[in-house]
Amino acid sequence: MPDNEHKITILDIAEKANVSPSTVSRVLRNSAGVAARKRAAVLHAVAELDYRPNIFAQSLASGQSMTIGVLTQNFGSPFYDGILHGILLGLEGSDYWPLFADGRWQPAVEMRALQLLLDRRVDGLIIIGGQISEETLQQVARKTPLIVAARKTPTLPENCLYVKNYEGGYNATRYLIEMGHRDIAHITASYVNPVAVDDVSQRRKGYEQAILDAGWQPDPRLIVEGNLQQQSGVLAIEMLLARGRSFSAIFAANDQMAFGARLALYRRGIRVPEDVSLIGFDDETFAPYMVPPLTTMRQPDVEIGQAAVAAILDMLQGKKPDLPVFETELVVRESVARR
Amino acid sequence: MPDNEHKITILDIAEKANVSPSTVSRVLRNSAGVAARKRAAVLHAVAELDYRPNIFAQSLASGQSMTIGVLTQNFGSPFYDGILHGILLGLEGSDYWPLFADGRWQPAVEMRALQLLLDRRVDGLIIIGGQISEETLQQVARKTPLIVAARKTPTLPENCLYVKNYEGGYNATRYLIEMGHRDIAHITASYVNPVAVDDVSQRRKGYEQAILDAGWQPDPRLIVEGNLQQQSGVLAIEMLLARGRSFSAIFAANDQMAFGARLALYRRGIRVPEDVSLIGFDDETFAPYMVPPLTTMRQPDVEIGQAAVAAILDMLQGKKPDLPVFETELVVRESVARR
DNA sequence: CTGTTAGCGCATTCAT
DNA sequence: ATGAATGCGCTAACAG
Repeated sequence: MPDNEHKITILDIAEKANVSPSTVSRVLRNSAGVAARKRAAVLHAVAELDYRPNIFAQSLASGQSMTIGVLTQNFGSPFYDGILHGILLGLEGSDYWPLFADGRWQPAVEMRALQLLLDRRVDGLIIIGGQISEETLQQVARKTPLIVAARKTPTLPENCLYVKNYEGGYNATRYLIEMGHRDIAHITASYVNPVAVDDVSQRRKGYEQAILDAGWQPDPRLIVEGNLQQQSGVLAIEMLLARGRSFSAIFAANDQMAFGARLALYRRGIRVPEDVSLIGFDDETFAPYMVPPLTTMRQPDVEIGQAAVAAILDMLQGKKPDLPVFETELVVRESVARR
Repeated sequence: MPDNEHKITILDIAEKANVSPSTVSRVLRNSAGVAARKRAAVLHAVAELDYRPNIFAQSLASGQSMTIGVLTQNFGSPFYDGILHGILLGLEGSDYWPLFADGRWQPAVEMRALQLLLDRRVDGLIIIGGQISEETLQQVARKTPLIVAARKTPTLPENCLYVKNYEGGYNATRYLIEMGHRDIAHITASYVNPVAVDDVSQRRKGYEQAILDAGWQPDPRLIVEGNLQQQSGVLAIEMLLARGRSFSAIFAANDQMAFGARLALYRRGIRVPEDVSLIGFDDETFAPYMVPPLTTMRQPDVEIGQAAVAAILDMLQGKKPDLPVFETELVVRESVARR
């Protein structure tokens, strides 16, 4: 295509189409009725000259940036990346462009990223997880359409998209029970960041309720604490075995720990799923690659991203967004056997 | 239109600091000497009023967007995400902001993404992989500082950052040889996208050369074709076994196929690494999670991203960038045993 | 060193 | 329905 040095502006095409610049602007933004003839002439000139609007001029004049800020916590983490992917999909064909920033789970970094996003005058903001105070979030929400995903924000029920972790924990446990298991161990966690800890404790509560609903009592000897890291899954198994309380299944609060558990069992010569069934949470990328492939609870990451975008776009149009609540989905693989 | 934010402009702070707007601009961009007193007054006013420059006005007036376009092919793929991560790291503290776009390995999507990035007036462009013609790339490079990463572009040697795949294949094979293996099978691929196919054929050449250098002849019966997908690794093993040519080690051109191979071996009751050693390529996220953990060749993704940014920033300053060539690194895990 | 004067390219009043 | 005029907020010549 023509890459002439001369930058062609709205004036060039106005001249070529024999109309005024404002008319050109009108047809380009579809902002007012324009005679069909002139409209055609303008569009023709636009195509002819390969005109590219200058978005800075547009933004400066209109006050809109046509961008959506996305504050994530962890580039490279499957769950968060899945949400990003959903956001990309949702934005497709919408004229808006995403601006990504990474808070890295560090409050200071996160605040700076937020500020930068705001400085870039994003028209809407999607914040995934993170630890920004609800007070700050409220301030932001007053000025800018905001969606907080993968985090429960009690004071911002209108801006919040989250996953039912309690039900996830319940269903995971319930599945094991239905497979004939009764002595079900649980690896949970508490010494992690506040957001994740809430999710994890919800999963644990679901676990306990499922046991209760089966007519049994949760046995504290079957519950061990990790820290969501793989290594803590290994230790959790050591602890469990040391306690001497037998079990035929394990529900780990996340896949990382489930993998650690699997390693520990392997070293002990305990077979999965013949001797012990194993279920994780998150459906991390590696879950299907484990031996045996891991049964786990999938969080609908992509769907969350898409819903977040849809909500933002609604808000930008003054409509009230609908905010689905997401459920986890059982992904059955070979790590669980009927007892 | 929730734009009732601070409407504080450079004029407000000029007034408050008793200087002219241009002086304010000067201290803000450090573009010319300003008397210490006035400078202090300006900075004070800026802090006092919590002034936020309007990026659009800046860009419109200066012609710079302070953004770097990043065209990737596959959000969610570990190698590409690693590069993105490196780009983020490299950009940190640089005043530039990344604009991401996803080409999804589809030429049409990719071209559109490129165009959008260009429309956004990015000051520099990093293209990761992809299939945009070198001719187009040359055109782009004439207008905008450009780095093409993870792809060899013969006609653009000054803009290209790539990984030594040949050496990677050589070293992987060499390692197996040093571990005492002699009958080494190779799973390669040819029916995939052109960029990847080049990488993969380089790996194969490295493999063959290593065999030659050991004083043996490459045996065509030991080479099978897959398509980089996991399933093709399974089939590859079936084919190999059907051929009846014995082997004690396998070098797969990527981890996906290595995993497929591992599954097939498992089903056949062939142990890894006791009966057959296995080595992959890429160090995908799941590699350490395999049983046994997979020995593989790591591509320095993060480093590539950082180098790309460094190069772009150099170019933006008129300096000639230095373009390191990247080597793969052997990651030793338990899937290879001495014979 | 510093203030004054023009734009940057477009959207959006106003008039007509 | 359409053209002329007026900024949007900032940078960069151009004088002093």
